[in-house]
Amino acid sequence: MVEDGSAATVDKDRVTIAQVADLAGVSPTTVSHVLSGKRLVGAATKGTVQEAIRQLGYRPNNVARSLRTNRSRMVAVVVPDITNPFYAVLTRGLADGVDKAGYGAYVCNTDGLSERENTFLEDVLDRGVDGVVMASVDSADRSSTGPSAYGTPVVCVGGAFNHPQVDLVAADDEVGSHAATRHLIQRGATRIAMIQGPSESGTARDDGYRRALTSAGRGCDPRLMVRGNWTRKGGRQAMRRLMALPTRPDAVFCANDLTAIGAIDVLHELGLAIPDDIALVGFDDVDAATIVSPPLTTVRNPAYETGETAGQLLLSRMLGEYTGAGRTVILPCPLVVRESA
Amino acid sequence: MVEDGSAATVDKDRVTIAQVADLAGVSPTTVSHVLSGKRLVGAATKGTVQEAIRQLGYRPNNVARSLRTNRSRMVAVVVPDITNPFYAVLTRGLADGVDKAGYGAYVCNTDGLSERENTFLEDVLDRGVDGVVMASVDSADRSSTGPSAYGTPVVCVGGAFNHPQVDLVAADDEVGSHAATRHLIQRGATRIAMIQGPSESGTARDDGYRRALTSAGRGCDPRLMVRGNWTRKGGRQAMRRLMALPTRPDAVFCANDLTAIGAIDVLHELGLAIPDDIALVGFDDVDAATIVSPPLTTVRNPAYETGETAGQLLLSRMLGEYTGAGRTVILPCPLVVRESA
DNA sequence: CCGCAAGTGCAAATCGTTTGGCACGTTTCC
DNA sequence: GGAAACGTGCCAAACGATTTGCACTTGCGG
Repeated sequence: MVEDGSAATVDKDRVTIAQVADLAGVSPTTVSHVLSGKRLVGAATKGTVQEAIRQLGYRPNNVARSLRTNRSRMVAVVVPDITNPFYAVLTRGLADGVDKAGYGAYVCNTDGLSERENTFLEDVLDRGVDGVVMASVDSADRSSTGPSAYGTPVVCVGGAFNHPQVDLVAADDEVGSHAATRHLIQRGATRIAMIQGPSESGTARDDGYRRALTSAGRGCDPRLMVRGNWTRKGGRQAMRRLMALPTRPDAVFCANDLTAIGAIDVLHELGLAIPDDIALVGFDDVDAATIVSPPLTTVRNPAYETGETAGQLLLSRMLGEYTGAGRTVILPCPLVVRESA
Repeated sequence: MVEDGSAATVDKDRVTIAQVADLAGVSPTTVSHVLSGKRLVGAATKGTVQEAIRQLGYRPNNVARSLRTNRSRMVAVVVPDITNPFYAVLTRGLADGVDKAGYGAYVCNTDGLSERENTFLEDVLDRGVDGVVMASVDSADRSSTGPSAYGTPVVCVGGAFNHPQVDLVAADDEVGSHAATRHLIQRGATRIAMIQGPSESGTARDDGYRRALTSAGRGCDPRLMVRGNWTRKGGRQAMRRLMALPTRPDAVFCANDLTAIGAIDVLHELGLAIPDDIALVGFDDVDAATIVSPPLTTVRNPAYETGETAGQLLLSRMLGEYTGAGRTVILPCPLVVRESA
């Protein structure tokens, strides 16, 4: 199996369908048909053609194919930053989800800049991708810039995309936060604080926290709600403010894990025990949640599944199985209990 | 600026160069020339054409362009798993590196399976990418399967790729390990152990450790070298073996950070102080290195720069600026001193 | 006044596929 | 025996750009 294939392959020129046709003594049409199976081909001819293909090591040129068929079997995923584990995992889920159907993934990092976002969107449409998943939406009403222009399906992750035809997949932050807070309540915490995200975003997590408190018959003390900014440092600052209160909380729900890790930092500084003095719950279940000590109880943000179902929604549209109004799928966020609460 | 562009764009059909030519009253050739600037075009005609382009919202079809020019302005990066922070960062570096030149990145996850590796390699070549970076090589001699077949440039990351024309970029593990070990020596450690990787790989890190020891006039005790498997759990097991020794080491160099984190786990269990009882150095400088306590002294593995220079090597070949034998660039791995040593 | 070069535009070939329509031969069925 | 149906193959027209070669003006020097 070493003889012909590699040696015969010249470095520069790919073999075309015409050459195969010549060698097999048939027309390119016929070769195409044995390849695609779209039309009957006699057993004998089919054999000859396949032999010719094997012998020449023919591989169809996908660019030409895309031009003709107007489908590239590529999807684009535009994310703020592939370096962020959440988006990396999401991308992996998407890639796995569409891989079975023979689709590949093209990634774009926007750094959250809506300008780059638009640039990339245009770029990938020009490149002829069959679908795009936008995980980098700044909620700007994009209905004007034509999201699914050219009829390319778009599914949006997390944010809202104001367009009748785009699907949306998001995590159920509200329910997850509710579960986290309720868990703290059931553990016997009496003063449960929350370190929120910045004011523009993440209100669903706030809502879950509030609902858990009120449905347990407790009010929610505004002094126990302070803002972070999703970062570890922000978590530290917020936690310090909380600990400076006349009466300290005995549990803190943090809007994400990084924030919680910041909170852990100051608890360690202060020599307080987790969860005995203060219990802690995070959100996202990043890798670091198991590395920190004590291991962080948190809410799992289903990044992989998000990417995977985004892929499925996309596929159903790309294959023409579904052509309707935008669908919305909400994924559950299970609480994962470790040692911090 | 809301009037024409979006409203005129029908959802299904893109506008072609021919339509622009019609509207401007010129030939497609001329439109192409004003776009590419490859030939002089009279100022007046140029104006008319540009106006027509603007008015129709024309965007060139990249697939057609690729077919004709045989360049797609896409590179592929094939990695074991984009979920692994190292490869995520590497990918980001690559994407940033080629972005300036208008190239985009297509990613493939092989899970380290050389079968998938080959499948993807063929797939991306069929897709007509202009270059590929392989970060997932199992050292198998691939010269037979034609790495840079079809004349597509390939650059390889980390592993070795036995082909005269492929470039290689790798981190200087040996020097990094040497620096790490020397740092432990200078701190006054007398019995310095190492938790290695599994036997098949990573010998450069072992070498650096050994060289530091011998060049400091010390022998290296084989009992102080135990094997892990790159994981946290493996690190724990290896560390336990080390601590069961009749005379314990007073410092441990771990072949990667995860291993070091495992080592930290058992030190905490044993109630030993880091670095006072035992000093610890890792390798890679993953995010978790700053999260663990105490913050881990480690050797930075320059993932981003690796991807970026891989991109540059690729670019120089894709643009035809370089066409020669395979180049090799080795990137330094600086020691980053934190608190664990 | 001829010739040559530079400036400007277009027609047509090309890239490598897919696919609708036609043609021909063979059955099958009234 | 003729019509309808099918099986099998090829021709040629797309797909949407780029690029080669040619044609026609001008301007200018000799």
